[in-house]
Amino acid sequence: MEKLHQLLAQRGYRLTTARKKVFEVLNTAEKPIATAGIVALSVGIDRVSVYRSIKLFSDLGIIKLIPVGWKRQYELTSPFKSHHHHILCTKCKKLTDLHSNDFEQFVTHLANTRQFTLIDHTFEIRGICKKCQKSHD
Amino acid sequence: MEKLHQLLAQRGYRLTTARKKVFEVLNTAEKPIATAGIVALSVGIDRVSVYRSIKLFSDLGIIKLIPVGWKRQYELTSPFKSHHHHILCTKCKKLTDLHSNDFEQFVTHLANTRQFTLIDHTFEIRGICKKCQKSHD
DNA sequence: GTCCGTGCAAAGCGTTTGCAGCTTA
DNA sequence: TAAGCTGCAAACGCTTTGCACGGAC
Repeated sequence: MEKLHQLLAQRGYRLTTARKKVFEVLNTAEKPIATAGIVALSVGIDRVSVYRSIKLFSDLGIIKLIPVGWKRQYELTSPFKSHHHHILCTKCKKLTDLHSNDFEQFVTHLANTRQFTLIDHTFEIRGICKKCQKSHD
Repeated sequence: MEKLHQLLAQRGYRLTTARKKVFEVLNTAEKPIATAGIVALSVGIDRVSVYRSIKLFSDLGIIKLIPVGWKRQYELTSPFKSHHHHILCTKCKKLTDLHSNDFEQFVTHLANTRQFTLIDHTFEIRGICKKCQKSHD
């Protein structure tokens, strides 16, 4: 929370009740969370202020947009959470974190060979998890 | 187009003017195209029918949703276009195709080691292309 | 005390739904 | 011919905008 205050202050933004609450919701959510979810959990804060906070955080690079299937979800980024991707089980809808240095290096390699300066990337796997493979539904 | 007819017919759907047009638009577009773009290019077809065609094609697996940045774009899939990903230059906004067997194998490997049965994956790189690195804007 | 940020209300947009008439197989 | 599909209009839900009051620094 102190880190958030710094980030906002050094860009001339204020730490307000709404922003605190939205940040807290994002920080508490262990998995990426959709806009509707953030709004629902930000009790006492107007939807409009939630939207504005999300937009600000996104502009400041505090949160990151993750396209999960056809929906937009958000998650805290580097200063708060480490970089990683996700595997989604399409049966039980569970989202699993995916950390892989090899993968990150591979992406760098791909960009390099195409003479691109890498800025960012998105990656998501969809599949069936071990547990769901066993169940016969 | 004949292939489309087959795919529709074998699932009990008809090949209509609207569907032909929407398919033609997608087939002509060399890059992924956003919903608004498909609507705009499907001259003579009502927006509603365009939306319904997109939904049907998507359900049938004829087109694929590609999250480009924060927007949703669509592109034809396997029977019509080969599987690949994209690199987006954030300066000139140009979208470049990215074919890499190594990458696909790596994804398979990632899923296997996590004991997931791979269904699908999304991947997009953002960076600065060679040309834009040189320009001093 | 000054601005910035919030909350309210309302507008805006993209997308979906209901229904009568037309088209495809 | 009969069911499916289209087009129109209207409903819908999410997101953005305008403006006056309230809170952060």
